[in-house]
Amino acid sequence: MSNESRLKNHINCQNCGINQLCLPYTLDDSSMDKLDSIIERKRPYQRGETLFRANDPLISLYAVRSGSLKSYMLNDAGEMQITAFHLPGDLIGFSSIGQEHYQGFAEALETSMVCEIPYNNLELLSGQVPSLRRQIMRLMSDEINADKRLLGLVTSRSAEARVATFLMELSSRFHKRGFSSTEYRLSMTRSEIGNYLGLTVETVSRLLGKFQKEQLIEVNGRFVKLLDSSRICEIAGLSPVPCQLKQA
Amino acid sequence: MSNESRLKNHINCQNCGINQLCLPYTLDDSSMDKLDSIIERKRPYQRGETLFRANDPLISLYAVRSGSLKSYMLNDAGEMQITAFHLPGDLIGFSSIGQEHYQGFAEALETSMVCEIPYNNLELLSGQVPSLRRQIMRLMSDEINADKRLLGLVTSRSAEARVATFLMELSSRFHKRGFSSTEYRLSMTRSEIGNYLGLTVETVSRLLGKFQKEQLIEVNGRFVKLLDSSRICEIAGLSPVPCQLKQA
DNA sequence: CGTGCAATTGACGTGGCTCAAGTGGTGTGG
DNA sequence: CCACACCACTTGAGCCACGTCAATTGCACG
Repeated sequence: MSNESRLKNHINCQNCGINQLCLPYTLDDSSMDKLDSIIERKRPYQRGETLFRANDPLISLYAVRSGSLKSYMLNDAGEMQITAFHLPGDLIGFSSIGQEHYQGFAEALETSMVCEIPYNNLELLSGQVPSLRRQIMRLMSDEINADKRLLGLVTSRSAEARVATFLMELSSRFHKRGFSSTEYRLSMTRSEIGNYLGLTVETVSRLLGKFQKEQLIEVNGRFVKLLDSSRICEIAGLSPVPCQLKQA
Repeated sequence: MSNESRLKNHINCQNCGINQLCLPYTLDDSSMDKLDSIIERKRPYQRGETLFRANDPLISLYAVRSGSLKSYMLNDAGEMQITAFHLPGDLIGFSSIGQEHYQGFAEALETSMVCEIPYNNLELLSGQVPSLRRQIMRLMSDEINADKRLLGLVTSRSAEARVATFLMELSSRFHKRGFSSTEYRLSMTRSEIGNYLGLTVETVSRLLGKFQKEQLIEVNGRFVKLLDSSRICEIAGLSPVPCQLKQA
């Protein structure tokens, strides 16, 4: 079955370009086949479509294959709080495992492909494949870590530092995925960036404008080009280029 | 060995009052004994002592037995960012599993007893005991969840709402542990509360004063008594008493 | 009884929010 | 193919919640 599918050039973990960022990392061929066999890959999701909604029963975790998505929660007042932007290789749904129901929403920011991983099957498989179990723990740990760093960012840094950090974080994440670290397209709106960083649209817009005026970046709508990463790192409060962003 | 220790009234998971909040939850007797056998329980930590520091190699996770601790990280500018206050039953160190080095610091806020759980042993044991594996995942998931909720709090709620939420969160956590939910002692300073919530000491102090003047609470140094929980929930932006704080 | 940190309180300044108006790009229907 | 509607985004003006700075008090510990 796995040979068959590989011969047919089917999508699978073995031939997935970002498998070393994802669940299959460190798995041997036979374990990867087992994992493959429980994963479902469906039609793409279009911008605005949700993978799941808060309080839906937890069925699957999702791994991003292409495109990008946002995770968010609604507070008691019904306001959205974006908690993450997901790029290829990212896993979605860890925050819901403890409760058996999804704790928030996941929504495509653009046309995106995801791998659906039925949680019960993954749970069983992780009991048989120690390296899979360890990788799940690593990924969850990294997410905890990233959340805590983000927390530090929004509680104590200026708007300017937050936006600069955001730009560098994206840069670093694109780089890890084999894309340019200096030129990329934002799949999220200014308003979504602001929501994520605890700022208003206006502030985000003004700061991007300011960075452009200072020749640190070039912005054209959703397209961003970093001209002076070193300076941006400084503003972000990070050690200068190559500024080590410690995160998942 | 386990019978022996239980007969001798040694400290162990079986007789631990908060084991249902902790790792042993759902473990059968024999599994709990296995867990017990890898756990080390040492002398108490005094206020200001650290369990571990950032970049130390990851040796153990810690479970709080009594007392309380804070977790924090230092950003590149060397400023402290408190990411959690830990009460009995809480596990400490999940954010470091992915990196094999501790990602931050854990420090006692008062004289505290902790159970030290060597990570390599726990990892192995979790491969043999499915219910332990699941409980670890649940606890990690709950931590992710709590972090994301905290993020929502600091990015979008007023100082007043943050302090009110903090008071209710503590109330709920004390209640779960069998303590009074309306009267408790803060083991952290105003400054630590402010750091955690993204506020200054002065703001925290003023708001506690304001709540007192409005007869919502009674504050006396570190002692707090909630007089009108319902109103505090409202200010926190939560549905009124018993206000369901969704968190770990 | 003195030293030092925690907490309170007041006066003042400001970074980022609010409100408002205007621009630009994109998809849609006539 | 154009006109219109709808957003996303930008830009400006004004304001206010919270931070900053400073002085004082309270309290724990040696």
